[in-house]
Amino acid sequence: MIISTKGRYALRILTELARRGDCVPLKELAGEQDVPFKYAEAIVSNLVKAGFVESARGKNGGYKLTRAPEEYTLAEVLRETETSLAATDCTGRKEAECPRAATCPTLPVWKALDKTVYEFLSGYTLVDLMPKN
Amino acid sequence: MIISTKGRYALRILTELARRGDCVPLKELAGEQDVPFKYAEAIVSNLVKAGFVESARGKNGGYKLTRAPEEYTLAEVLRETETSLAATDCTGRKEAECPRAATCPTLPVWKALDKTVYEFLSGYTLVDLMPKN
DNA sequence: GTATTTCCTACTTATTTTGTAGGTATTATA
DNA sequence: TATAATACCTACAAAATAAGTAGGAAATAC
Repeated sequence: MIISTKGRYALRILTELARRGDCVPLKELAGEQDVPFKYAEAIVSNLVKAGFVESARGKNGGYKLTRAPEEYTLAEVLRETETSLAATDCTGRKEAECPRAATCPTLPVWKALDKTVYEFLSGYTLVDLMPKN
Repeated sequence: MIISTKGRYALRILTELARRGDCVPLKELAGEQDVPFKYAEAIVSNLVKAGFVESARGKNGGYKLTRAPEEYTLAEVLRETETSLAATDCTGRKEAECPRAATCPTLPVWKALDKTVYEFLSGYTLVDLMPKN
């Protein structure tokens, strides 16, 4: 599985923020989008660190996007929120470890696959995920 | 991770069979390709069931390909050996379960991604994985 | 009849994903 | 200034999946 709930929840939360526009507390975001609140906290924390959203603390606080919705590609968001977008360990977490890497005839295929996926995901933005009516 | 060791080991074993041509006992295949023997047994069992290799039991037994190496696409092999090739649970194991499916704006994106990946993997065969010298 | 091999079922371990618990710091507002 | 609502932080726990093992039964060449 390339794309886990973590990344998909992140997209849901961002999409909801795009729909609402103003500052929204996490409680509402998580509720609206069926994301477990405590899990959502961890996810949004990443989004803040990555600069995708900004937060306001205290009463009336919440989150809002830092850019226009069409400026968030899925590739960019998922790269930050997923543990790894790589199709194999060979090009992901264990890339450095494999003793076969230098001569492996399959490695170039995985690299090309990763590139294909990344380019595919770069072709969509949050706008493409917003309900149309 | 779309492609786990299970699928990659399967490809290694098939590639080795392609290289050797004749009937090869698993002990040699697994040894040559650094695949744990007992794990290899489980994997080859799938390959037999899928019709990719045929087996001969008893002394001097082993496995051999049922077709020419260029007739095995990676897509085909990985579809049989991986638990799921889908990029998300939404289009894989839990496809039927999701209550959002009917209206989910993201689902078509995952479907298109799966298609992209599948077509990519259909563009390679065992021959592309064989060492050139 | 013996050595070698595939085949079969069940179990175990390691890793990753998914989520929870419990609290601290900050801020608007009454 | 007290209160309620909120973000932020660290650590833990549960569930699911991937990866690998164990032990033997059945077949076959020699």
